[in-house]
Amino acid sequence: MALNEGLTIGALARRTGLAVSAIRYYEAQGLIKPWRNGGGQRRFARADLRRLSFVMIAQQLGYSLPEIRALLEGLPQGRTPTKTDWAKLSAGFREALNARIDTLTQLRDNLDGCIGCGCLSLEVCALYNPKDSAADRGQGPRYLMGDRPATRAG
Amino acid sequence: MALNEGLTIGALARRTGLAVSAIRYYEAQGLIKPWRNGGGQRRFARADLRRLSFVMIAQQLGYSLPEIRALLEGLPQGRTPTKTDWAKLSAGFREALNARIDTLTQLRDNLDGCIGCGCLSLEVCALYNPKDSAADRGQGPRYLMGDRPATRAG
DNA sequence: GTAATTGCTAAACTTAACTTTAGGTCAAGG
DNA sequence: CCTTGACCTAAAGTTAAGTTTAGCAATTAC
Repeated sequence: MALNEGLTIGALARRTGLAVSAIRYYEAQGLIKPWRNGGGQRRFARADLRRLSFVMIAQQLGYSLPEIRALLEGLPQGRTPTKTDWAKLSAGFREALNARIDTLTQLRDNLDGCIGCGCLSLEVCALYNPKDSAADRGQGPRYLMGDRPATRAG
Repeated sequence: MALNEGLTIGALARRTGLAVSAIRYYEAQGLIKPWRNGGGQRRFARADLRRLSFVMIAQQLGYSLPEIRALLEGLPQGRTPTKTDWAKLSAGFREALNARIDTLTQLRDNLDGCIGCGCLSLEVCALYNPKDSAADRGQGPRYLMGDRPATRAG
């Protein structure tokens, strides 16, 4: 086993915990760009471990694969990403993380508050809608939940 | 418009921000149980606003509709849920929220740490895998991410 | 050198969560 | 009364994110 020829898809799968088919799919979606060896098999850079880790985490945060692809395009194609490259990526990413954490924390606190206050409502409670433009238009739990659309497929 | 005959599906849709078709779908999945008026149209209890709010929030947390259905089955069918009913539901729910918040917070802190320490790795960094059973089996970012499986559809 | 493992492609299949369509029915306002 | 907008059902379509299958090639282990 030569030391400098990159990882096989199986090795990458074992290291990341992803299925081989998922890795091929990610390549098809443009998230990673392996090269091929003499026999036509994929070979992956060690940096791809990092890329895939990033993909998995970003997915947990609710990013779609095209979105993640766009994020990753901030990284250099040819050379191995430097510390600065990843730091840049992670910075914006930390923002998203923080936002998500804030939303969930607020949600939890509001949940506590409303159970405490006895109004029970996840919907029309004054604690949830302090500015109360109520009765105006559908305000549902959206107030609590950030602004992802309710409808998804389409 | 009679005052005591429940909400129409359109009214419910406006109040929750959901699509009418989504509400029908939720009924088909057993998440809500409207009754029918003389002409065969659905009529919804005001408590269903709360149920649907709950559904939407739980979805944001990553629960599937069958899971949510199971959660909602903790609520009484016939009578309007009391404060205690909802409190019971919300309690377990708050646990999930807290767990999620903890995971994300840890992730953020680790992200900060590794950018700071210069190892850059979202994968094999000592900060991430303090117990380091490394090279053992695929440990990827899973260590960071709680334990949701990497593969989804089946 | 040969068997077992791993990898390859293309295409079809899967699942969740809905939406859209088609062809009607019901209800509310003027 | 009659029209217009809300509702109805059933069935088919959609999207994302993969997985599975089939048939074949390259690698690795013995």
